[in-house]
Amino acid sequence: MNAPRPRTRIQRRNRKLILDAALDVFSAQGYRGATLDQIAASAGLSKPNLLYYFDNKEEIHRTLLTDLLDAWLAPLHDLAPDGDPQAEILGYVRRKLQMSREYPRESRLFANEILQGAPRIEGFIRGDLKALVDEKAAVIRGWAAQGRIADLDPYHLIFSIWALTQHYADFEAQMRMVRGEGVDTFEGAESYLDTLFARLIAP
Amino acid sequence: MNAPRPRTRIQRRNRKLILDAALDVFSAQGYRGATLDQIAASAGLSKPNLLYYFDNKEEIHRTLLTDLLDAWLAPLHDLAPDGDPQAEILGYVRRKLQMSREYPRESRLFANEILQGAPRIEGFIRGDLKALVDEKAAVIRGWAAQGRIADLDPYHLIFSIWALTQHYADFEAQMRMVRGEGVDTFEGAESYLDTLFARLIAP
DNA sequence: TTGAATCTTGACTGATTGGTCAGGGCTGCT
DNA sequence: AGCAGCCCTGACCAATCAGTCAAGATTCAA
Repeated sequence: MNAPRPRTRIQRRNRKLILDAALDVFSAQGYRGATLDQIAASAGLSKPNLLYYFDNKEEIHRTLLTDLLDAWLAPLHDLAPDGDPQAEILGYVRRKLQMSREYPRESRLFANEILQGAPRIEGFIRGDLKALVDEKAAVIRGWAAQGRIADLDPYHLIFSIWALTQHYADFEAQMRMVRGEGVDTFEGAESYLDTLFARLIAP
Repeated sequence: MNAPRPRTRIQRRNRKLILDAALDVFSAQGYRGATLDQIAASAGLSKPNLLYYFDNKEEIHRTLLTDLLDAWLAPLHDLAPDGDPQAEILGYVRRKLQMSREYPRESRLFANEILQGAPRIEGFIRGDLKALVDEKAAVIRGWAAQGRIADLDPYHLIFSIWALTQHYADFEAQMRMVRGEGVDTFEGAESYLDTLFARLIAP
């Protein structure tokens, strides 16, 4: 649907360098806070060279977001209606927490976008994301109706999973400063969230 | 400790106008995304007039943050060591959720700051906030040791309260878009969080 | 080796931004 | 009314920013 994928290995290498540097800068400074000079310096390229590979600042940002959104749906997509409700929900929590641990910059990029009112991903949220959430909310409601899990509002349940798992990435700076420098902020997070959700959804 | 409070009623009125407009703009766009022209237009004043009341952009931002930080500590400060553990913790959750409902812009201003690595409030977090959290974590640990609540890591417990309550303010745009325009995003939140934390901390 | 395509850059531009300043207008006290 | 001090503004400046361009350097296939 977009421009054809890059052909030469120089293009592949440099586009990767640029996107990685841009992810650093955008996730830490927000869209308007980031500058092309920062991104170029961080990528080890000149600014005009940046603009040889991407038409403009927004295209870099859009590329990052688009790549991210696919990955964003995956964990919830994997929640299987015919699986064991407890295992499915706890599995979803673990996959989301895993994403926060492995891709904290992507999480912060997303958080920045939502904080600003989600101007660039409104279509995604109202479209694909809403459809998937509605679908899985119905699944969860079904489990509750069958008495296989506690009777909880499925939307609040899903939002609470997002809140808790993404918090470990998005507010990492705060957690690190409160806990002290030496502490791994993810230490104990998985077993804590396991306990929390196991107790919450137990019928 | 700062410049003496404004004297005339014109000063009081215009400083209030500016800070209110600035809170709108900073919380929605972040520090670098906000412009003095936007703030001035939103406040109904000229840009030079803005700078008659505040020395520069950063002073406006710092004033907002400083005012906010006092209010930020209050709910946790009210958690009483000699109260009933369940009532105290659920009360803290309710006070935090109430703050998200009443002051969503302040919550987003704070979230923006943390996302950027908390450069301007590092002192507050490492100082007053850390001290208060350490103090209350000890209280919670004591309750757990006495078997009055479940044996949970108190830091994860506190962070999960922050995550869940602030999520309703910070990610409101996403929730609104997923739920559909008509829905009040706070609908059902209090009883859901009541249930969640009651089940979590039950001994 | 050679030449065409690809890659890279210094020097630039126009727009936006935070901030200044000199002077004029307004307010409230006597 | 008159005036001192507070309030307000248009016009301006220097810095920063996204983006352009012409020309040189590099790569790679033949």
